[in-house]
Amino acid sequence: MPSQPTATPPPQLTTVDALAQTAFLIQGTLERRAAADHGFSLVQTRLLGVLRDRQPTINGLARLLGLDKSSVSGLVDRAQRRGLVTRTPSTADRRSVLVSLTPEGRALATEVAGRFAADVATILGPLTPSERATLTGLLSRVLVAHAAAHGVDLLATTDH
Amino acid sequence: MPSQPTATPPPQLTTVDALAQTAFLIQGTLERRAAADHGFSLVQTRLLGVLRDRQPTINGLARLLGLDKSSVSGLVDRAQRRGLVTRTPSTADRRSVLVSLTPEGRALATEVAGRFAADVATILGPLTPSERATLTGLLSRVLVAHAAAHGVDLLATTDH
DNA sequence: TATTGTTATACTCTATAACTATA
DNA sequence: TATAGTTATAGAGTATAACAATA
Repeated sequence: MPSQPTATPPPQLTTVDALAQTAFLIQGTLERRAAADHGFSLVQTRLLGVLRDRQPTINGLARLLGLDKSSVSGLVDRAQRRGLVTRTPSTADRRSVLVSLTPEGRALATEVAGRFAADVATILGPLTPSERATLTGLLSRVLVAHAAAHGVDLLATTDH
Repeated sequence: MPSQPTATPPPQLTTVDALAQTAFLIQGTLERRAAADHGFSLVQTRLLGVLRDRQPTINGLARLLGLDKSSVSGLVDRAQRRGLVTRTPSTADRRSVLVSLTPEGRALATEVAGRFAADVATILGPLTPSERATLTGLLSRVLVAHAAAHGVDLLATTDH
């Protein structure tokens, strides 16, 4: 188990602990940002995020979010009730529905994204621009390699 | 909103996206590891994690986990029902109870921690040892600075 | 009076299983 | 037959408010 993200880190962090604590810090920051600004949960925020550049079906969303289709159905229900997303019947396959952002949903998603980016910038304040670039480069290589290794999962960008 | 962690990353990731996707990747890895091995949720896993070197009260746990005391009460209920933790009345303050791991809870926490560390090592495989050290150093500085800035929160290591 | 923990209540989130409409 | 989506159901997880016991 990684140590708690919130406890004062020891002088020497292991790589595992540093990554785990960073994960909790960043995800917690996104969660608090979305909740404080608009009362969004982390999952609702992820939903808005994936819909920014896609109009997937319920099944497509389930794959993108790693959830069961029934979970997504309820998730979309609640977002729809708040006026954030809409369901439109698919003309290609009359069993399917396409989920997309409403203008309000898009505006709020953009706002949360901007504020979150500012939060992250603050968190990274202690690093010089050069160090931030180094960090970004290292993480990018890890992410690219991981996506390639598990690429089977989610290349479904054009989903319907 | 950060891009999805699972989608194939673009050639050039922004710093915010790299951090957000890394956070989802690492936290998702821990969640899947704990669920696959023992059916633990992420929160239950965090609970076991903080109890590895503490015997806090319910209130102390609430501060450590960032939850309401009533949430922690239920959380401990469910862990206790599974034989992972115990409640013992505090002698110092008879309103309080001290939560601690059972031997079985400790064994499972240790096992999950070990497997998670192996998962992280695999994920970081693309980096050289030197690069991993650089990454750890940069993240540690960020975490230390953040803990110092918000240190008011949770230095409650000895909690009772 | 203030604090600790529990309980009642309500909501979100999640999965499984059963169902319908369509393919 | 198989797939897309919904619904019923059950459970974890969370917070707020009210409460009993203790400080």
